[in-house]
Amino acid sequence: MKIASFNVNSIRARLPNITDWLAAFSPDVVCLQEIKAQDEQFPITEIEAAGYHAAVVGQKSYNGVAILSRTPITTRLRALPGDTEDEQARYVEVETEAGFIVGGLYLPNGNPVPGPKFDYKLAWMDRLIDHAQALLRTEQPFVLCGDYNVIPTDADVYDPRAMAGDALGRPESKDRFYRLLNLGLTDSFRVFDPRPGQFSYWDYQRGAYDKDHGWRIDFILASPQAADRLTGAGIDRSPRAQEKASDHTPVWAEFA
DNA sequence: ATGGTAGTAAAACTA
Repeated sequence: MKIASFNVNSIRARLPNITDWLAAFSPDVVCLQEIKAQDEQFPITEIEAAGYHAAVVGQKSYNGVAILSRTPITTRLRALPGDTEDEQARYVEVETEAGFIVGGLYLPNGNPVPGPKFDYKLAWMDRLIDHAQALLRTEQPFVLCGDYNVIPTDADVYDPRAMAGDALGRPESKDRFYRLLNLGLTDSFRVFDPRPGQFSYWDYQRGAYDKDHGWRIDFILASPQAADRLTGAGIDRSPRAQEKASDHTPVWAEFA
Protein backbone atom coordinates (compact mmCIF):
# COMPACT_ATOMS: atom_id res chain seq x y z
CA MET A 1 0.00 0.00 0.00
CA LYS A 2 1.52 3.29 -1.16
CA ILE A 3 0.55 6.30 0.97
CA ALA A 4 1.52 9.80 -0.14
CA SER A 5 1.22 13.34 1.16
CA PHE A 6 1.07 16.37 -1.13
CA ASN A 7 0.53 20.04 -0.28
CA VAL A 8 -1.04 21.11 -3.59
CA ASN A 9 -1.45 24.87 -2.94
CA SER A 10 -4.96 25.02 -4.48
CA ILE A 11 -6.53 21.92 -5.98
CA ARG A 12 -8.42 23.99 -8.56
CA ALA A 13 -5.35 25.83 -9.85
CA ARG A 14 -3.39 22.55 -9.87
CA LEU A 15 -5.87 19.93 -11.09
CA PRO A 16 -4.04 18.78 -14.28
CA ASN A 17 -0.75 18.47 -12.37
CA ILE A 18 -2.47 16.47 -9.65
CA THR A 19 -4.37 14.07 -11.92
CA ASP A 20 -1.24 13.55 -14.06
CA TRP A 21 0.70 12.67 -10.93
CA LEU A 22 -2.05 10.34 -9.63
CA ALA A 23 -1.97 8.47 -12.95
CA ALA A 24 1.84 8.27 -12.99
CA PHE A 25 2.47 7.41 -9.32
CA SER A 26 -0.77 5.57 -8.57
CA PRO A 27 -0.81 5.93 -4.77
CA ASP A 28 -3.39 3.88 -2.87
CA VAL A 29 -3.99 6.73 -0.42
CA VAL A 30 -3.06 10.43 -0.70
CA CYS A 31 -3.36 13.17 1.89
CA LEU A 32 -3.77 16.59 0.28
CA GLN A 33 -3.19 19.92 2.01
CA GLU A 34 -3.98 23.53 1.13
CA ILE A 35 -6.73 22.57 -1.28
CA LYS A 36 -8.00 26.18 -0.85
CA ALA A 37 -11.56 25.19 -1.72
CA GLN A 38 -14.84 24.80 0.07
CA ASP A 39 -16.42 21.32 0.07
CA GLU A 40 -18.76 22.25 -2.80
CA GLN A 41 -15.84 23.63 -4.85
CA PHE A 42 -13.86 20.38 -4.62
CA PRO A 43 -13.46 18.81 -8.10
CA ILE A 44 -15.02 15.53 -7.01
CA THR A 45 -16.03 14.50 -10.56
CA GLU A 46 -12.44 14.67 -11.82
CA ILE A 47 -11.06 12.94 -8.72
CA GLU A 48 -13.57 10.10 -9.00
CA ALA A 49 -12.79 9.82 -12.72
CA ALA A 50 -9.15 9.38 -11.72
CA GLY A 51 -10.24 6.37 -9.63
CA TYR A 52 -10.40 7.78 -6.09
CA HIS A 53 -12.84 8.11 -3.23
CA ALA A 54 -12.44 11.37 -1.30
CA ALA A 55 -12.92 12.69 2.24
CA VAL A 56 -12.86 16.49 2.05
CA VAL A 57 -12.62 19.11 4.80
CA GLY A 58 -12.75 22.38 2.90
CA GLN A 59 -12.60 26.06 3.76
CA LYS A 60 -12.93 29.29 1.78
CA SER A 61 -9.65 30.74 0.44
CA TYR A 62 -7.22 29.14 2.88
CA ASN A 63 -6.18 25.76 4.27
CA GLY A 64 -8.39 22.79 3.45
CA VAL A 65 -7.40 19.11 3.56
CA ALA A 66 -8.58 15.94 1.85
CA ILE A 67 -7.76 12.25 1.74
CA LEU A 68 -8.09 10.29 -1.51
CA SER A 69 -8.23 6.50 -1.56
CA ARG A 70 -8.51 3.86 -4.28
CA THR A 71 -10.70 1.76 -1.96
CA PRO A 72 -13.65 3.01 0.12
CA ILE A 73 -12.79 4.91 3.32
CA THR A 74 -14.73 5.81 6.44
CA THR A 75 -14.30 9.30 7.85
CA ARG A 76 -13.37 9.22 11.56
CA LEU A 77 -12.67 12.91 12.21
CA ARG A 78 -13.10 16.23 10.39
CA ALA A 79 -11.13 18.30 12.91
CA LEU A 80 -8.29 17.79 15.36
CA PRO A 81 -9.81 17.18 18.81
CA GLY A 82 -9.09 19.51 21.71
CA ASP A 83 -10.52 22.89 20.67
CA THR A 84 -14.12 23.19 19.52
CA GLU A 85 -13.50 26.91 18.77
CA ASP A 86 -10.91 26.07 16.09
CA GLU A 87 -12.58 26.67 12.71
CA GLN A 88 -9.54 26.20 10.45
CA ALA A 89 -9.73 23.21 8.07
CA ARG A 90 -6.47 21.49 8.95
CA TYR A 91 -7.24 17.87 9.88
CA VAL A 92 -9.10 14.91 8.44
CA GLU A 93 -8.88 11.29 9.55
CA VAL A 94 -10.13 8.17 7.80
CA GLU A 95 -9.97 4.40 8.16
CA THR A 96 -9.43 2.05 5.25
CA GLU A 97 -11.27 -1.23 4.75
CA ALA A 98 -8.11 -2.97 5.99
CA GLY A 99 -8.32 -1.14 9.34
CA PHE A 100 -5.45 1.25 8.62
CA ILE A 101 -6.04 4.73 10.09
CA VAL A 102 -4.81 7.71 8.07
CA GLY A 103 -4.67 11.22 9.54
CA GLY A 104 -4.05 14.05 7.08
CA LEU A 105 -2.87 17.33 8.57
CA TYR A 106 -1.88 20.85 7.60
CA LEU A 107 -0.03 22.18 10.61
CA PRO A 108 -0.19 25.97 11.12
CA ASN A 109 2.74 27.97 9.70
CA GLY A 110 3.01 30.09 12.84
CA ASN A 111 4.73 33.21 11.52
CA PRO A 112 5.37 35.87 12.64
CA VAL A 113 7.18 34.99 15.88
CA PRO A 114 6.20 35.97 18.47
CA GLY A 115 2.47 36.48 18.10
CA PRO A 116 -0.96 34.86 18.16
CA LYS A 117 -0.23 32.76 15.07
CA PHE A 118 2.81 31.20 16.74
CA ASP A 119 0.78 30.57 19.90
CA TYR A 120 -1.88 28.87 17.76
CA LYS A 121 0.76 26.69 16.08
CA LEU A 122 2.20 25.50 19.40
CA ALA A 123 -1.26 24.84 20.86
CA TRP A 124 -2.18 22.92 17.69
CA MET A 125 0.96 20.78 18.07
CA ASP A 126 0.06 20.07 21.71
CA ARG A 127 -3.35 18.89 20.54
CA LEU A 128 -1.70 16.71 17.87
CA ILE A 129 0.51 15.08 20.52
CA ASP A 130 -2.57 14.36 22.66
CA HIS A 131 -4.39 12.90 19.69
CA ALA A 132 -1.42 10.73 18.67
CA GLN A 133 -1.45 9.29 22.20
CA ALA A 134 -5.14 8.48 21.83
CA LEU A 135 -4.47 6.77 18.48
CA LEU A 136 -1.59 4.76 19.97
CA ARG A 137 -3.97 3.39 22.58
CA THR A 138 -6.13 1.87 19.80
CA GLU A 139 -3.14 -0.33 18.81
CA GLN A 140 -4.34 -0.06 15.22
CA PRO A 141 -1.75 0.75 12.55
CA PHE A 142 -1.89 4.44 11.64
CA VAL A 143 0.01 7.18 9.87
CA LEU A 144 -0.10 10.93 10.43
CA CYS A 145 0.74 12.52 7.09
CA GLY A 146 1.02 16.08 5.98
CA ASP A 147 2.67 19.46 5.87
CA TYR A 148 4.05 19.81 9.40
CA ASN A 149 5.56 23.28 8.84
CA VAL A 150 8.49 22.21 11.02
CA ILE A 151 12.13 21.75 9.98
CA PRO A 152 13.24 18.99 12.38
CA THR A 153 17.03 19.18 11.98
CA ASP A 154 19.77 21.14 10.22
CA ALA A 155 19.94 18.28 7.70
CA ASP A 156 16.44 19.22 6.54
CA VAL A 157 17.13 22.79 5.38
CA TYR A 158 19.60 24.40 2.99
CA ASP A 159 20.45 27.24 5.41
CA PRO A 160 19.72 26.39 9.06
CA ARG A 161 20.81 29.82 10.29
CA ALA A 162 18.35 31.60 8.03
CA MET A 163 15.46 29.61 9.54
CA ALA A 164 16.51 29.52 13.20
CA GLY A 165 14.23 32.41 14.17
CA ASP A 166 11.39 31.39 11.86
CA ALA A 167 8.33 29.61 13.24
CA LEU A 168 9.39 26.49 11.24
CA GLY A 169 12.82 26.36 12.83
CA ARG A 170 12.18 27.65 16.34
CA PRO A 171 13.10 25.32 19.23
CA GLU A 172 9.51 25.41 20.54
CA SER A 173 8.31 23.93 17.22
CA LYS A 174 11.13 21.37 16.99
CA ASP A 175 10.65 20.27 20.60
CA ARG A 176 7.02 19.47 19.97
CA PHE A 177 7.89 17.55 16.80
CA TYR A 178 10.44 15.49 18.77
CA ARG A 179 7.86 14.83 21.48
CA LEU A 180 5.60 13.43 18.79
CA LEU A 181 8.38 11.15 17.50
CA ASN A 182 9.30 10.15 21.03
CA LEU A 183 5.82 8.76 21.59
CA GLY A 184 7.00 6.01 19.27
CA LEU A 185 6.24 7.39 15.81
CA THR A 186 8.64 6.88 12.91
CA ASP A 187 9.67 9.45 10.29
CA SER A 188 9.21 7.02 7.38
CA PHE A 189 11.62 8.81 5.05
CA ARG A 190 14.55 8.60 7.48
CA VAL A 191 14.25 4.82 7.78
CA PHE A 192 15.51 4.58 4.22
CA ASP A 193 17.42 7.79 3.46
CA PRO A 194 19.96 9.36 5.86
CA ARG A 195 21.26 11.96 3.37
CA PRO A 196 21.06 15.64 4.32
CA GLY A 197 19.57 18.06 1.83
CA GLN A 198 16.52 16.00 0.80
CA PHE A 199 13.71 18.51 0.50
CA SER A 200 9.94 18.50 -0.02
CA TYR A 201 9.36 22.27 -0.35
CA TRP A 202 11.03 25.07 -2.30
CA ASP A 203 9.85 28.70 -2.14
CA TYR A 204 8.48 30.19 -5.35
CA GLN A 205 10.75 33.20 -4.83
CA ARG A 206 14.43 33.82 -5.62
CA GLY A 207 14.73 30.76 -7.86
CA ALA A 208 14.79 28.55 -4.79
CA TYR A 209 13.97 25.34 -6.69
CA ASP A 210 16.68 25.84 -9.33
CA LYS A 211 19.21 26.51 -6.56
CA ASP A 212 17.82 23.60 -4.48
CA HIS A 213 17.23 25.94 -1.56
CA GLY A 214 14.53 23.84 0.09
CA TRP A 215 13.21 22.44 3.34
CA ARG A 216 11.94 18.99 4.32
CA ILE A 217 8.68 19.76 6.12
CA ASP A 218 6.29 17.10 4.74
CA PHE A 219 6.24 13.83 6.68
CA ILE A 220 4.58 10.46 6.93
CA LEU A 221 4.85 9.51 10.59
CA ALA A 222 4.11 5.83 11.19
CA SER A 223 2.81 4.19 14.38
CA PRO A 224 4.73 1.13 15.66
CA GLN A 225 2.22 -1.25 14.07
CA ALA A 226 2.50 0.62 10.76
CA ALA A 227 6.30 1.02 10.92
CA ASP A 228 6.65 -2.77 11.26
CA ARG A 229 5.21 -2.99 7.76
CA LEU A 230 7.32 -0.21 6.14
CA THR A 231 8.96 -1.38 2.91
CA GLY A 232 10.04 1.93 1.41
CA ALA A 233 9.74 5.70 1.50
CA GLY A 234 10.85 8.64 -0.56
CA ILE A 235 10.28 12.05 -2.05
CA ASP A 236 8.97 12.31 -5.62
CA ARG A 237 10.58 15.47 -6.97
CA SER A 238 9.12 15.24 -10.46
CA PRO A 239 5.91 17.27 -9.90
CA ARG A 240 7.89 20.25 -8.55
CA ALA A 241 9.69 20.67 -11.88
CA GLN A 242 6.44 20.92 -13.87
CA GLU A 243 4.80 24.08 -15.18
CA LYS A 244 2.37 25.60 -12.66
CA ALA A 245 3.84 23.42 -9.91
CA SER A 246 2.92 23.58 -6.24
CA ASP A 247 5.72 24.88 -4.01
CA HIS A 248 5.69 21.41 -2.34
CA THR A 249 6.31 18.02 -3.93
CA PRO A 250 4.78 14.68 -2.84
CA VAL A 251 6.37 12.45 -0.21
CA TRP A 252 5.43 8.77 0.05
CA ALA A 253 5.79 5.60 2.08
CA GLU A 254 4.94 1.99 1.24
CA PHE A 255 3.51 -0.54 3.70
CA ALA A 256 3.26 -4.33 3.30
C1' DA B 1 16.50 46.01 4.92
C1' DT B 2 13.93 45.09 1.17
C1' DG B 3 11.67 42.43 -2.25
C1' DG B 4 11.38 38.63 -4.75
C1' DT B 5 6.36 34.67 -6.32
C1' DA B 6 1.83 32.41 -6.12
C1' DG B 7 -3.25 31.77 -4.89
C1' DT B 8 -7.72 33.53 -3.49
C1' DA B 9 -10.75 36.79 -4.61
C1' DA B 10 -11.53 41.37 -5.05
C1' DA B 11 -8.15 44.68 -1.14
C1' DA B 12 -5.45 42.27 1.77
C1' DC B 13 -3.98 38.16 3.61
C1' DT B 14 -1.40 33.83 3.73
C1' DA B 15 2.55 31.38 2.78
